[in-house]
This record gives sequence, structure tokens and C-alpha cells, in this order.
Amino acid sequence: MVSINPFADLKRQCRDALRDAILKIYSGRTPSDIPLNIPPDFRFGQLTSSICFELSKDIKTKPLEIAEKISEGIMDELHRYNLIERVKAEGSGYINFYANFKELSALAINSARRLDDEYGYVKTNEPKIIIVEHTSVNPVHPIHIGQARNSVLGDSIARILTARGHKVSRHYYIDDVGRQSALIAYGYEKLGRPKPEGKPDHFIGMIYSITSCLVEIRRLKKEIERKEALADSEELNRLRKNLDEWISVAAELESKYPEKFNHLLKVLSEGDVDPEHEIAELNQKYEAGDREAKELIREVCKICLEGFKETLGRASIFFDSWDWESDFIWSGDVKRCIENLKRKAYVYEKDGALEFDGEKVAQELGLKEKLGLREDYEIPSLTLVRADGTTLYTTRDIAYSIWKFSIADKVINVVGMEQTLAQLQLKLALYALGHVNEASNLVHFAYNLVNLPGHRMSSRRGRYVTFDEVMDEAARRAYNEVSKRSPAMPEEEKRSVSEAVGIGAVKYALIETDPIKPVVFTWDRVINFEKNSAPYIQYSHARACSIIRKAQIEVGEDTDYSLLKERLEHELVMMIARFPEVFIDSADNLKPNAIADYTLSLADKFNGFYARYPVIKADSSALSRARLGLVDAVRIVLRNSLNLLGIEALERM
RNA sequence: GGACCCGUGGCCUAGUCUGGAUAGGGCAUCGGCCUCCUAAGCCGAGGGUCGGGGGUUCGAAUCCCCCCGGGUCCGCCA
Repeated sequence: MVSINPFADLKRQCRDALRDAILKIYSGRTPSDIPLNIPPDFRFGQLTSSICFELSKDIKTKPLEIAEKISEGIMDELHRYNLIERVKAEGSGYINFYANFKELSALAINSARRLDDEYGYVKTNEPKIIIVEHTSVNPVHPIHIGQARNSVLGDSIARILTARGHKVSRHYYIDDVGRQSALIAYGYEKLGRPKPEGKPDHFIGMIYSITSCLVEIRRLKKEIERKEALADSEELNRLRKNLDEWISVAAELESKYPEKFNHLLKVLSEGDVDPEHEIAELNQKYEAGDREAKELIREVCKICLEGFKETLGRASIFFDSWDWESDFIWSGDVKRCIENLKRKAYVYEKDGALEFDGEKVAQELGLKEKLGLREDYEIPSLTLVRADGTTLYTTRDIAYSIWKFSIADKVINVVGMEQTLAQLQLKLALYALGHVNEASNLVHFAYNLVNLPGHRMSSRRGRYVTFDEVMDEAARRAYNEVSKRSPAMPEEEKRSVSEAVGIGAVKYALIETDPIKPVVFTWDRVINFEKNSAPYIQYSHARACSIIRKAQIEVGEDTDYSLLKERLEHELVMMIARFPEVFIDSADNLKPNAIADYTLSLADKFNGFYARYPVIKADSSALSRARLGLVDAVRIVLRNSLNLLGIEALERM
């Protein structure tokens, strides 16, 4: 017997048994919903129902009495349910189901072993074409650890949905339009389009920081001059303080990159240059499709993206499609979008700019309740087009979203929580354009920031920790551990193991916390090799592999799993049986952290078992075989879970 | 100012959607365990007004209301 979801089988039997017994004993009562939960302690069985508390209201009998009657009724019919061993009324009125482990162990272990690398990945009845857009870091500086949270979550979601049977495509949206891109391109151009030294994205990031800093200082100085004339002392103080901050950033940059810094300083100090204006102009030219601007900006972006691919590839994160934002402008899609919105009369002009009235859309289409908004909440308007004719990020995103829906049924945008309003306005724009279905299939998967202790990360001020350096440090620390623990391991394997362990630790740390909660970055939190970590899980997996490797016994499907009598063995069987259900919940509710949590508990249980019960040297060879089957099933589930998180399941470490 | 999110032992965190039995882990602290499948491990101890107050319920960390604390957003930035 093989089941794709053994725990669901057990649950179904319990539910059927309950329903039949209730119908028989209290005729006429057909409980619409039968609550069935996992009891707080294994001693109370494997499933429990609190339905008697409900029934006691109608029946006017104590819950425990009802529970006893129902339990007896079920016991009489027990021959019909192979996975239930006994039923007992306990506590103040719970009906506790005790699983038949002879059957359940065989079912769970054999199913896991037979289905192997597909075990747990229960396929949906409604497969969809899904686009997961994630990462999409602006190509102007390296990916920092906060943005890596996006990549890791997005990648895991894509893996989970693929395993669920959806056709998933991972998209990176390259934000090459806008001031930031123009700014870095400007600095790069002023330096004479230098050949990258070192890692390309770090090189671009350096130029970006210097250019941005120098331009900002220049702007602040000009503004201070203006304000001095007006003698606005309060505003002046604020500006001077701001300027001081940037000057200290400049000093830092100069000492780090003296050659490039002074080169740019010299070029930008020449009397006739006006960087602000030139950058804005470059941005306009780029949107207009000017050949030189296109060549320049694309060149800079590509250099940076080369670095991103290296970083993400190291973390086993890959994309199916790299979508250039500018393409949607040049193709006319963005323009058509704006025209259509104008036709729908959801836009208006304000000081030469074009505004989108999301509030009006929500009201006329009666969307507030549906979108979970208060009726009295007024949705702020969104600027679609600047007075100078250039577009804004969200405007382009509307056109991009429509394109995505031309090739997908569902779109999941992994985007920071701070963009909740923009994502709402985007959705409203789709409604406004009559893309009702699309709008409701547009999902904003929001996640919170990774903050430095005391302040947030700021790309502009260069206050961030890069994903690269975190991976470097993690692999370095892992290497020390591996060398200490496995000195005999060949050097090459030490390297690959420490890479997998270090990166696994970082990924796990970014996935394990509920995405909605902010994370404070500390090295010890992100690079943790102890109990609450990927290495702990990887280690458990390696231990399971090691047992199997050393046992060298074939375990057939006729193995007698009734020999597994220890509570820990039963708990492990239950966890194996429950994996498919955990997976379905995680996939359908987009909860990668639920997989992380489950996997850790499984590893935890397994380590308890490992320390206490010998497998190879068990009391009998039959018991040894049964335990070996169990270990193999644990190994399979650990590996399958780690795969969903994008963490390598190592066989040795 | 308004809207949204978060608040669980010293620190980090699960559980909250879908109410159920003594609130589950980890770090740190203390005490044990390598003649036996990898000690990145195992076993044990102490430590909790689930931010506060009301309410609903047989039953509330979980649902409702009020308050407090923290974060985010309210840009012709992304």
C-alpha cells in the first residue's frame, strides 16, 4: 500500500468513524463540521476531537458522557478502520484516537520510500501557470542581506509551488529606468566607462555611491546658498546637518576608493557641469529611446547583473526570465496603459502631472471590503507621469503586470512590505482597466526588512552588509568547523561541504522567521550552526545517510514495522505521515517558514531517536530492518524538505 | 494626524487565519553523557501576568472593543 498522504488517510478514517457514530447514536444530528486536531501530547493519541463540547449544548448532557458514548460506538465499528487502534473519551470530554501503528508505520514508511523524491509533494487539482517575481534589486549596487531575504523567500516559494504541480516561472524585473540608473550611468560615463575591477556589481556599487554622494553634496550646497538668501534658519540647520552627514560619507568613500573618488570629484567640480540636470536629461533620453542613452545605461546594468548572477548562482537561485523595465516603455505598452486609464476617467491632471485616482476606482467598483480596506480609508492618488513627461515606477509596473498576465494565470510579487500601498494601487489600476480576474490573481507577498542593529540598511549611504560577504563569512566559519570535526576529509570535499553548510545556514536564517516580522541582522543570527539551524538539519540528514551507508541491508516492503514500539519511533512515523499535509498548507498559503519549522522538528525528533536507539546493532535483525526503513523514510523527508527551501541535503559533513 | 503590521521567560522565536487538555523550540545559565550507527549531537534543571484592561465562550496567546509600546506607509523615490 502506498499513500500520497498517510496522515490524511488517518484523519479521514477518524472523521468517518465520528460521523457515523454520531448519526447512529444521536439520529438526526449531522454535524456539518467535525473538528479534528493533533492533541497537545502524544499520550492523548494522534488525533482528537472536541466535538462533544459542541454537542453538549444541544443534547444537554455532559461532554464527557457524550464522548464516552461515541467512543464506545466507534469501538464497535473499529474493524472498518484499519488505521485506528482504539478510541477513548478523556479529559473533560475529548474523543482521542490512537493510531494503529502496525498499519500506519508501514503505510507511512513504504509510501515515503516508494514515492522517494516525490513523497510529500502532493499535486494540486488546479495546476496554474504562475509567475513568481522576486529579488528585482536595482542594478546599481550589490545585493544586500535584506534584499537576500527576498531572493531566498521568492526562490523557496517558487520551489514549493513547482512541487505542488504548478507551472512556475521565476522572473527578475530589471529596474533600469529612473533616476538611480541614470545616476550610476552618468558617473560611469564621467569616469570614461572603466573596465570593472573586481566583482562587477561591487564595482558598479562603488561608482554609484561616490557619484550619488558627490551629487547630493553639490545639491545641498546649492540649496543652502538659496536658503541663506531667504534667511530661513530652521531649514538651514536641517540642510547643514544633512550636508555634514554626507561629507562624512564622502570622507569614508575617499579613503576606501581614493583613485575613483578623486577622479569623479575632479570631473564633477568643473564649473560648467550640472549633474542634476544631466542626470534628469539622461533619464528622459533613455525613456525616449535615444540610441546613445540606451547603449550607455544597458551597458552599466549588464555589468551589474553579471555580478548578481554570480551571487545568486552561488546561492542556487536562478531565473527563467530577465525582464527589462525599459522594454515596456519602448514597446508603447506603458503609453497604451496610460491612455486606457485616461479613457476610463480614473486619472486627472495636477500641476502638470498625471494622477491615478485609486480611491475613485475602489468606490465605483465597490472594492474596499474585498481588498480588506476600511470604508473610511481614503486611498492616496498615484502619480503616473511627471510634469517632464517621464513615468514612475508603479506606472511601468502596471504595463509589466498586464504583460505577465498575458503569459500566466497568477502572479506573485515578492516585494517588501514598505511597498504595500504601491502594490495596492497597482492592483486597483488593473481593476480600473477591466482586468478584474488578473487583479484578483495578483498577489503581493510582503516581507519585512532586515535591519542593522540601531538603524535600517541604506544603499544610498552605503550602510549595508552584502549577501556576498555574508556568504563568504558563513563558508569561512563552516570551513573551520568542518576541519575541526572531519580532519580526514579530502580538501575538495571540505570546501564543498562548508560552502553548502554556510550558505544553508544563511538561507535558513532568512526563511525561518515569519516574513512579516522584521529581522535584526547580527552575524551570529544569520550564521548559526547550532540547534536551530540548517546545519543541524543537514547534520541529521548526514547521520541518516551514514547509518544507511554502513548498514548495507536491503529493506523490503514486507518489513515488519510493528516492531517499532518506542514512543519516539511512533512520533517519527507520525511526522513522516504528516509531511504531505504540512507541504500542502505551506504551498497553498505561501508559508515557506512552515516547511522550515517542520523540518527542524523532524530533525530534532530524529536526533533524539538516534541517541537512544541503535539501528544497525538493534536487538534483532528484524528490528534492525524496521528501524532502517524508518531512518530511510526520515532521510527522504529531510531531503525533500530541504529541497523546498533550496538548501543542499549533504550526505556527509 | 490617519491607515496597516507587530508585541509570547534575560535575548530570539513557533502557535493566532481555523478557539480546546499542563503555551512548543532555540540562545544564554547550571548539571550530566563519546569502549556502541558522525558530540554541528543527546539527557536533565531553573526561568512565562502570552504588552495592559474589558468583553464573547463550557473553554481565549488565538475572536471583538479600548488603551500602551514599537515598526512601516501616507513622494512628480523605488
